[in-house]
Amino acid sequence: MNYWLVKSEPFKYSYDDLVRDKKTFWDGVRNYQARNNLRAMKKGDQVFFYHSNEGKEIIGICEVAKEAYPDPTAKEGDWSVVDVKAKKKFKTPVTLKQIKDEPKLADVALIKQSRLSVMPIEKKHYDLILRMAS
DNA sequence: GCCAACGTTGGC
DNA sequence: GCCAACGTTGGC
Repeated sequence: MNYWLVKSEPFKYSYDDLVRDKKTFWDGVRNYQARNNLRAMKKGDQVFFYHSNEGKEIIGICEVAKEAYPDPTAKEGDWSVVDVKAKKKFKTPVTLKQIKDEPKLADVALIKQSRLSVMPIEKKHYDLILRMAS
């Protein structure tokens, strides 16, 4: 079991959209590092859903429902998507500020590589963030 | 709206 | 293969 974090701008696709759709394919990734992370996802992996720009908080969890396959929206190039399904919306979202203020989370990729849109999360960080959300 | 960070492109 | 220019992302 691995843990991940994906970013979305809520006005483009929010966690509530995912809840409404139940399931979606995570398209639009056009960055090699992010794509490679997508391809490393396994069915059942847990994925934090982060709202960038607006909100700037981890809003909930989704789960990998289908492993990487070619991005149907890519006209050219070698890109991938995965299917994710909504799992749990946090009662109290964990904000970027909280993450920054927590010394134990100083080296999560969200802070170190702010532009990366799909990133792995270590289990200890995952567990800690879960605790912060409850 | 600005700007820092960083990935990509293209000239040499 | 280096590096300057440029584009994009995302926090503030």
